[in-house]
Amino acid sequence: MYIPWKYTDFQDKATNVAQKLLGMYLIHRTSEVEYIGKIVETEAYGGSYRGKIDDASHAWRKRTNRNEPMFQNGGISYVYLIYGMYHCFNVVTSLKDDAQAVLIRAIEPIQGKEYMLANRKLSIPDKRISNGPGKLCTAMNITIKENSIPLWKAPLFIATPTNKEMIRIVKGKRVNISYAEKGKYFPWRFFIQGNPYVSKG
DNA sequence: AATTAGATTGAC
DNA sequence: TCAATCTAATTA
Repeated sequence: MYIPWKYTDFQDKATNVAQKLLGMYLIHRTSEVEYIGKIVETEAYGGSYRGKIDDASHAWRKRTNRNEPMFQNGGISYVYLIYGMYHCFNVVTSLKDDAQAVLIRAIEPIQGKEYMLANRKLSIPDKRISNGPGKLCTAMNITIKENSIPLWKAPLFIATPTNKEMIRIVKGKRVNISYAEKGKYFPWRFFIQGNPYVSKG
């Protein structure tokens, strides 16, 4: 069982929401199945850290067609295609015109595992099914069609599991942003300590 | 109009 | 270590 997040739950700094999202459910209802993944790894983007602008954020320089969802009120999705082949799913946070978002980097499959396995073209169920931002999108069938839609109601939403257990949060530097001279040092990656589905990073 | 590079992944 | 694959963003 789970309780969907409210509209206002998303309207906070990305660094806060990124940590609140750990242990929460990401749910995608399709005509075939209801996918549920427990969020185990996140990264915050946008805003600033110790007076330094996050130059790793897509919204750093300017507002463009692609990053437009990041400038909207928190609570919608921001999905984009990376390297021409993979999708990345973000939760937009904060308020309108303050571009902040949380990249979901890994989930632990809770429901719809057989479908996830098929989507990933794997035969053996192990952590490789969803231990990366592109992998979880493939597993849960999240594509550009799910870009810029509300995340507090079906078909794609965040929910608090009623049986949520205690977790220990580990913080570190974000992955694959070495081009960002300032941002690469920000400790804005968060994951659940000991969870096997966390990406290699 | 042409070029560049990317919030990744999987194969070698 | 490196190719796949393609589009948004940048440069001319």
